[in-house]
Amino acid sequence: MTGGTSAESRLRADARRNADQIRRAAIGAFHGRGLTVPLEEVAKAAGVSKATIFNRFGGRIGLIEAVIEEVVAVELFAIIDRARSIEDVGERLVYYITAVRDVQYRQPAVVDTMLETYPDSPSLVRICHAGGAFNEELSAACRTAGVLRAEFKGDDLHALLHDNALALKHGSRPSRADYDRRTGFVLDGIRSSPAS
Amino acid sequence: MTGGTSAESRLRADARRNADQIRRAAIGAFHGRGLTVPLEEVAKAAGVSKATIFNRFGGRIGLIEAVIEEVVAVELFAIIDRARSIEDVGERLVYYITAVRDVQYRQPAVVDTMLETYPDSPSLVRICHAGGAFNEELSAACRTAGVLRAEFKGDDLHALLHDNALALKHGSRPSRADYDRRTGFVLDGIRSSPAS
DNA sequence: AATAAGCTGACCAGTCGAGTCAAGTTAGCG
DNA sequence: CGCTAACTTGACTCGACTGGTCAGCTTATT
Repeated sequence: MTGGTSAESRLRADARRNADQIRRAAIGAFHGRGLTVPLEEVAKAAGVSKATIFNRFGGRIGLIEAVIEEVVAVELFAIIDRARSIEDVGERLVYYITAVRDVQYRQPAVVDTMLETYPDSPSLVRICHAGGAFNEELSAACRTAGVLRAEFKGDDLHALLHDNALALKHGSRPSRADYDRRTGFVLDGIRSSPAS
Repeated sequence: MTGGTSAESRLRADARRNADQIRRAAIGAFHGRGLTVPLEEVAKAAGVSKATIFNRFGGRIGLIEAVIEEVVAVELFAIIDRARSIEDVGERLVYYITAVRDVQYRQPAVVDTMLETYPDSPSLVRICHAGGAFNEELSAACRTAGVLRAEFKGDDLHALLHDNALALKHGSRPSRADYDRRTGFVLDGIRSSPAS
């Protein structure tokens, strides 16, 4: 195993170079335009033809698998870890919702991930599953601590983030200022006096 | 004008019958599946061929113009009128948001209307314009009365309803109970203690 | 220079629904 | 009744997309 004769190193030099360029281009394209960007465009950015992507990665799913870590997994798991480390439950909730909404705004790929656009990608499903689990965990903790209203169901947190993903995916993105202000409303509510 | 020799009555008997059936089918289909329902389906429900819809109404836009009143305009304007008649500004806001979210849930056609799916339809644009104007009016009144936080911008109310339309359009519709509960959260906020 | 790995342009495939038209059918009038 | 203009329609084109494939050419490697 010292020589590292993995599938990767069996490739001819030019093939490996192309694979690298494709990966890099995919990361850029996924970041900028989401996981649904036409493969043609990724190929163009990588300076190869679409067919080469199929040769190297077998298609979109394979390509996603190859780069999803850098594109969304790292950032998403960092948010979850960071949230877990926050003692105060209220603060934890605020941080989590704020951070997730922030990354949703900045990275279309995160939106596609959360919408489960490609259920055939194991990595993607794994990430969704992990996110969903944390949603449950967090809302349970919040309810127990009295930070959330009693009626708040576990699904509600997920629905909140999911609906925002849909709005970002299919709507026109608001200015950053508007978006952040609305994040505040989601957290604090729009009524100045939260009667009853 | 007594004879009523409108474009309608110049039609041959069978053509008028078909036009009626198409109108009725369109109302049903628009109600159930939104304004984007394939014309083929409307035709089938009306017992005619798609081409007949083009003969009678010139296409989707013409068909929408012909039935939009019954499908969404009446209900939407009724909500606005009803809201205007409510003295208490706070109640007015609650009623309006609740009623709009309710009709969005029940009628996909309202969602399509609010999303301006067909900007070439004058009637549709008119309805949107009226809705937008009332949104402005209402949120201004609420802010003045202190019912809404000072930072709440006129656009925010519109965005709130618009995003919900997107979620209903592209997502899976939640159970009625979940949906109504969340309507409550939108109004009251998710934090039990609305600290700053 | 032999050879197999690799690359690519051009192509097919499948989806979806709008819109059109030649040809057949029928209402309505004389 | 029978003629004609109005009407209907099945079958078609069109177009926009994107995923996926392959024969044939190019090039790394020994």
